[in-house]
Amino acid sequence: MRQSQLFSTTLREAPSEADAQAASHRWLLRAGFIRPLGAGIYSLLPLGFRAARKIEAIIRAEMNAIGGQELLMPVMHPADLWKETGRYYQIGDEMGRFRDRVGRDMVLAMTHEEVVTDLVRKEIRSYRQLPQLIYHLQTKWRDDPRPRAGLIRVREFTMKDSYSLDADWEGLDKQYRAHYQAYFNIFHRCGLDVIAVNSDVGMMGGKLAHEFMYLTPLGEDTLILCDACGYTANRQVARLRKPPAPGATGERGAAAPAEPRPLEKVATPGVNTIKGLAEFLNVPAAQTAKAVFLMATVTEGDQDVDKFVFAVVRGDMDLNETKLGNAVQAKDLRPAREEEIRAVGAAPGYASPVGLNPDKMIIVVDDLIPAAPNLVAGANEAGYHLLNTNYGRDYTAHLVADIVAAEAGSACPECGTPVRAERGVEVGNIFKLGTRYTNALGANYLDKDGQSKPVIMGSYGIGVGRLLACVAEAYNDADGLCWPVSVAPYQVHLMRLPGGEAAADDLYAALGRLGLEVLYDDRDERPGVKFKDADLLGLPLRVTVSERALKAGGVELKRRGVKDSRIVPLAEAAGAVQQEIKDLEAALGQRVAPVPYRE
RNA sequence: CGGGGCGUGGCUCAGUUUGGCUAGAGCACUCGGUUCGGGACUGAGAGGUCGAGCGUUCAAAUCGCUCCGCCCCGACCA
Repeated sequence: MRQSQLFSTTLREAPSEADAQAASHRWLLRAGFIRPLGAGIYSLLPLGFRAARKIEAIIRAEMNAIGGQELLMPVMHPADLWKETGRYYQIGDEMGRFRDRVGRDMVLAMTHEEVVTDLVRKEIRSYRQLPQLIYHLQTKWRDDPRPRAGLIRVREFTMKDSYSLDADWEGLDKQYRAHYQAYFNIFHRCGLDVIAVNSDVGMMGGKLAHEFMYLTPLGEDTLILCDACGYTANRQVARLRKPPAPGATGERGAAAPAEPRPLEKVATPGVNTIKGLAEFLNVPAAQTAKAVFLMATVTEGDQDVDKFVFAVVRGDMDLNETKLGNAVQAKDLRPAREEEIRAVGAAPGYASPVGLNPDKMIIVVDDLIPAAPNLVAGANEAGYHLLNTNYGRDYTAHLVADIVAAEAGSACPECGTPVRAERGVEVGNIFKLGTRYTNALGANYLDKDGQSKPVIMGSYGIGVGRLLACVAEAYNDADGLCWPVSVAPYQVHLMRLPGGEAAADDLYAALGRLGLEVLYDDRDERPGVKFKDADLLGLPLRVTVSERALKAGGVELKRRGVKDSRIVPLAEAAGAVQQEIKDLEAALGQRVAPVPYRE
């Protein structure tokens, strides 16, 4: 490709919209890979599109290698299908909805479980047709309330989503594990280091899920990592080994569990925080109970109702809303407003379930609470607390569940070692859906015994643009991008400088004959401009043909990001370039290796 | 959705507080000249409904109201 013909320009300054944002965003804009159209909506310019195509080719190769068959499903779906699975009602404004010309409800694809399952119920009759793996690369629309950081979080994006279809759970497990490894291969081939973490199933529903995370402070997810045993999880679902409460059975040095002591009401004027309470009464925060109030939208029968949720965790811990939401099977969860709290008889800052009417709410206590005797809790009266509240004696809950958040320093649920917390961007995920969709849509097959059974599904996604952005995030320096050869829009950046015109033209042709992908900077620009642009674009190998280089004995080869360059005789240049690219590819290939599966 | 910020040539911004000459600069772009290995210099140009609408005023980029868009923080988020 002759750069003089390239449809994009570099920017000397980053547009202000990229201020304070991700480095990947600034460089992709400046280097002319992407252009914004609206909030969270981007065009890929030729360079960006080529890089995305490279990623897609890697994805296709790895999907095909595990038996995937590519197809293509529509972006616009009749809403009826989404009504059948209920997600039409479960999902809020994030879903794009419109009507067609005759007034039929339509939706824009957020994902394709519904459509896949509809295909399955129409095509799959027999166990003999299973297992299957189908995938496509298709546009998704998710009307995210807050797009940010360039391509990292957008509203319209291309996603590879694959769907496994099996007759039994063993088959699902096999395909799930195949994806687990294939995903590592994909990311490694792109030069990106990721970790797999246990994750929440969220709106997908299902049984088990992993997310593939690129670790960066830019990430929006918090991950809990144990260096000792390798436990990894998204904070949303991270378990933790809970420390025993003071006075509880099993507390170190405690001869026997503390006996419940009588309730006692004490004045605690102006003390409405756990910290203040612990100081005021001179007890550890672990000896207190923290109350958190939320409004949950839950489905009762065929309608949604808002329920007041009274959550209780030990004072030294924080509530994990995802865990709580899952515990009460909430479609939606939001903090309760003060008037809603007062309406059930609780006093904000001084609340506990003691003495409240359990019919007005869902009381959920963390599973540590029943094992923690004599906690200080609110008296539901401003300025007063209760000493020695005991679960079971003074109040009970509708649910006892693990609802506290793991954080840095929490004990690992597997080995007890203090865990680390890191931020990460989710570049891929895999879900064991099970029969969530095939049941809802009646996608059944006949097994060997003639029994009708639902097909067992898995779904597996990778965001192409987000992956591109993460690679850009991982590979840039003060001068611009530094693409891994597998993702770079072109392998070679050939610079034609004064005195080297004829030789450069010849070399461009020769490299083309070798099948190399070359961006040929044939522009009539000053050398400084061309070098700056070359650094900005970040192609892995730069080849300079100039009077100076020719006088020095040939052409100059330089890897992006490496200071040193070397002169190669003109006659050997094409071969040397080819070898350099092979070397770069080989180095990247070293990254691809089996990764142990971790449930 | 809450809080904050911004909207002036393609890009970065000045001008808005205190209304008033013809709306400016740098970069980029076009043509010419000098340059030519790390974002040159110079001469001449082209390019703007000052986000939109309504209003106040003799007069609005500037003041008021309404709306729209974008960015940041939060809520949210396979």
